[in-house]
Amino acid sequence: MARRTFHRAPEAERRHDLIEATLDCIAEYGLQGATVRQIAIKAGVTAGLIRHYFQSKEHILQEAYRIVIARLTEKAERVTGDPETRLRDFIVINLTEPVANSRSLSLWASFISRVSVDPELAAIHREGYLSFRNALEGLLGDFLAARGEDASPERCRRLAIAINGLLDGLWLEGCLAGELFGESELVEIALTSIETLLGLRLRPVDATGADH
Amino acid sequence: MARRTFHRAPEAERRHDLIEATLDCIAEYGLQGATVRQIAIKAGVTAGLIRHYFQSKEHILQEAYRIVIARLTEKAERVTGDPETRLRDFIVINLTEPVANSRSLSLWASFISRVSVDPELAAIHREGYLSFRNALEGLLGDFLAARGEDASPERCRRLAIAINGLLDGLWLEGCLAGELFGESELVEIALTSIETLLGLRLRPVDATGADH
DNA sequence: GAGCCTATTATACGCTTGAATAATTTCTTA
DNA sequence: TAAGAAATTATTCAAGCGTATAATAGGCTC
Repeated sequence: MARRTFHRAPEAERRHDLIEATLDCIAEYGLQGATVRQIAIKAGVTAGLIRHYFQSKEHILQEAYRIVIARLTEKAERVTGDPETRLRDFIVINLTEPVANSRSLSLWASFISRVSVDPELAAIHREGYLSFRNALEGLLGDFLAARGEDASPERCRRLAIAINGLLDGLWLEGCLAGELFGESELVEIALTSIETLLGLRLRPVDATGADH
Repeated sequence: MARRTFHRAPEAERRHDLIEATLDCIAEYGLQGATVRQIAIKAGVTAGLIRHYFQSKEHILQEAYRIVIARLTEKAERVTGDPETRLRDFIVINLTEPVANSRSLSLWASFISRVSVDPELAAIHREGYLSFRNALEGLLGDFLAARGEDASPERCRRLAIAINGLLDGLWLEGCLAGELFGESELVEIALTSIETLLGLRLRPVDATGADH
């Protein structure tokens, strides 16, 4: 009875592949469909290997959630340039691919639904949320200061909460029913709404592509 | 071997109890914890009875989702009074108990995570979402018209999308981390943000309680 | 190219799952 | 109060679950 052939992968690579397979399963079949066996099939290995790399199924899910949060936030937190550019890019990034798509939402919702059940997931979530909102608060403070407007912590906090909510909500709408909106309708709505909330206009986007 | 005694309940009541038990299970243990047996225990019956009332587990979940959406939207859609009161109440209702709490979020997220897996759930979701946004669009139109402002469909649509997003996002923040905010901080932020977006002030709330 | 380490496969175990069916008990109605 | 309908319980089943352990083979080192 011929055993299947295989190749030994470096630990980091194999762990990465297993987590990726986990995310694929969740996105495709939901958390219930992310069984050890299904994940193994997706990753092209046998089920036992998962236990060789992860202490339990809980652990691979926690690792997977960390990756999901990182992907949802890392791009937006790496914006560069002057305060206005950084703020605008932050907004746009959060409402366009690859952050905004139905797969992201499926993954996010799957884990969020377990936040109240698994304290470890709750901790991972809280950390990601606060870091995201702090990043936004920083961007707002810099932008307001650069424009010579009131940038008191009080005001920045309230604006960050509101704008964070707005972005979250629009992200949600776009992910859940993107086809109900025009090409970049949500981005435009977000930009003009945030301009209104800040009481300031952003420069029109540079359409020459010079900043890419 | 004495069988357990039982009482025959009217169909509507029994179905209601079973769905309620289902929601309890989901909120408490997540979708994975909502097994036929666990639901039966919660409802104080045996597992077989569930299949007597619901064709399959999928079906009871779909019914349960309908109830969840109804509870999230029915209160807000029943606001009465003049346009301004209706709009304000709509905002407040969506950001306070019982619409905004961690149980609601757990339930909502659990089902949302399956929307991309189960087409029937997707249909239920879309219907609820559109009806909610249309209700908001109507309220905005009435309010703007009453104030003699531009209430064109174009403008109402964009405002409804933005404000719907804002409400969704703040609801989410409040449900997920209510303790990070002051007593009615989110409601206040929502009200002032929406005032800013509309370019209009709402009357200060009647604190005499006369409208209760 | 022989030998060893361990990543990987293979197999097995005990439980839980959703579902199907059979056996009973409740309650209505005549 | 007897009978019948059907709501409910009890039991069973096959499939799938996470986990544990034993067997194997890939690939490095010497």
